Amino acid sequence: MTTTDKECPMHKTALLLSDPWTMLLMRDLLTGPRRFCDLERSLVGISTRTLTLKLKKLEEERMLKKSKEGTYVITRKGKGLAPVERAMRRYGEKYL
Amino acid sequence: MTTTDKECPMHKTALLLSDPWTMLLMRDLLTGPRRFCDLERSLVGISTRTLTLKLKKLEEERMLKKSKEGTYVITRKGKGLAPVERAMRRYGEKYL
DNA sequence: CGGCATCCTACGCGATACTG
DNA sequence: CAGTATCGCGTAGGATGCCG
Repeated sequence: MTTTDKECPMHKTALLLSDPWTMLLMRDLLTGPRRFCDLERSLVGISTRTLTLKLKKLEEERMLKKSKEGTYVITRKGKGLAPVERAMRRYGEKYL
Repeated sequence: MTTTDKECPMHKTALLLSDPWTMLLMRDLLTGPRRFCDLERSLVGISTRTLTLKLKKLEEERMLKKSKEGTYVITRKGKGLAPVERAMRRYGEKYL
């Protein structure tokens, strides 16, 4: 029997990634630090408002942090998403 | 340089999973066929409306199909999500 | 049981304009 | 460059009621 309550690890991860931008943003940061304008350019179509909000939320969740130089850097917790990123990319390549 | 256009596999997968319910629903079906009311019970909090819409959308995308007996069965394309499901679950267990 | 139809609200997000 | 502020809209999704 599966669970969907808030304690379920799948549920929590699903909530974390339940918007189109978060994973795309984290994917970018997995390749290295980025400035605001870098992200704005690679995340084609995102508004400054949304980018600001996502960065703030992910910073609060300690998935990333802002460096002294003003770039956004992924944390250990954020790096943990690498296997998810890989699995999603492979799925897309194979089935979509 | 990363891409965010519609041809990017990551982008397509991210869009597919960009709501809280889809992955939870697919996770359930990965363990076996389910009836409407089974899903309704395990996906705590989902409305019949949303469940109906998600099922319809995922059926159109051929992630699942409805069997003669009325149960929902995952397709090969849907089964391909298993590695993503595993990665997400492990991430939740480890970091969330 | 397995839905479909309606209604209504919340909010995610883009567009735009402005500031340090 | 790196945001913040405001507005306005589309739509995802819950609540409810009805039906074969």
